[in-house]
Amino acid sequence: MNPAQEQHPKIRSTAEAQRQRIVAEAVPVFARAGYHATPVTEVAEAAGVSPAYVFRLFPGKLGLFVATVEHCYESVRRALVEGGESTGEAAPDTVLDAMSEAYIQLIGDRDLLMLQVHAQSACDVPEIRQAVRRGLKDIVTTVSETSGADAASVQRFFAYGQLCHLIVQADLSAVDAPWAKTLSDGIRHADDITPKEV
Amino acid sequence: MNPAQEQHPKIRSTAEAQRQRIVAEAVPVFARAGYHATPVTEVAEAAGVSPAYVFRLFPGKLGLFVATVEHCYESVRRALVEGGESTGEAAPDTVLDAMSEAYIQLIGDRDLLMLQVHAQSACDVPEIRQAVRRGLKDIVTTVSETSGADAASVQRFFAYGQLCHLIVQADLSAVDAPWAKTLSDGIRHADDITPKEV
DNA sequence: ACAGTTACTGATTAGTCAGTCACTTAAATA
DNA sequence: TATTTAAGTGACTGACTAATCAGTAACTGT
Repeated sequence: MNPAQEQHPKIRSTAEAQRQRIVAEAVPVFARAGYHATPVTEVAEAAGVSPAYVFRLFPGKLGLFVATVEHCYESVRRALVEGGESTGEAAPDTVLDAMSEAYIQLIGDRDLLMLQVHAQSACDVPEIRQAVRRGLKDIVTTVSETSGADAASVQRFFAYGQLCHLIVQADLSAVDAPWAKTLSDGIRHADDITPKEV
Repeated sequence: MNPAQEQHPKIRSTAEAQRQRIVAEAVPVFARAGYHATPVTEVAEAAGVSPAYVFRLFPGKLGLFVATVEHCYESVRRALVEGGESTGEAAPDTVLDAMSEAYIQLIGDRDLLMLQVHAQSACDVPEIRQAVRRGLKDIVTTVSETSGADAASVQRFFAYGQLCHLIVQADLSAVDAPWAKTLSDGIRHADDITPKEV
């Protein structure tokens, strides 16, 4: 039921344009509480359309979530490429460092990090697991090729990336204690304006 | 109506004993799909009691989950201590390596790893976030003190620990591709009997 | 002008699940 | 034995939510 729709860009909003818009709006919504804890209604509301229409545009909540996750991975990938290319033709480890820095910058708007985390933890749903694998595959490949670093360095890159996820999830920036500093040292981003919690 | 009882069906246990038993039974149940996607009924069924009784023993589903998460962190902590102490009085990095090995062993029964993951991703619920922080605090402290390693090494330990989580979540052992090997190299556990998926 | 297509919604349904309550049964104690 | 206390459950409810459908409004080509 999806014949050719890309010709000249129409002024009126097409179904495809709405799909993309809704997916973009869905990122922060799903990023808050994840797949299972986020009703489609919330996404619809954020996008300013009726829930019924979301179900018409996507094959169920699952389809919507998968599309959102794919969008998220693609955004992350682009951010990494940009960060890496900003160094020009440098040594592999230098490029990798620049990519790390780019990833740390993403902590700024937590959404992309959190959505990945939620996608990962919903991996018991086969479609989501496959989306996660596809996204990981793209990012691992991109990082490897763009940086030219060896496997061990790439692995280290992802290990510390996952550590970022933990720090964001538990909001360790808000914890003022030695153990929290141990985990987030060097990763902590500049915007530590968050009030202190216990 | 619940045949899953022990030898003497007459004897009753105390509420406290049941609480502990139910928490232990809850670990693998919550480990499958996480907090939001797991109905209390499933836990009750696994423990061989009625859902109503679970609600009587715990302050709501949230209380049950928090108790389960705490139990999980304590198990992990003990496993790490055991692994670390098996080296006797060795150099910090040696102890840390032994702990890493102990953690990798935990991949064997995925449950403890997955429950941590689900707890982390449910951190938008304040009570869960605080439980995660308490658990992390204990483990970071234990690892630091038991190994005597410096902060950077401890941070690295947790970074690769989080990488383990990703590997287990997406079940990368079942993926036979270069990018998957890059991520799981050296972490892959011996039991790679899982059939290959795409 | 009109017919046909496409965007979009209100109303509804069927199912799930957290939590409660009145109740039964078993042990402890007097 | 009688009374009290604690373990444990069936049967409900009220709230929520994924998904559907019949329909209306807006745009398009002819």
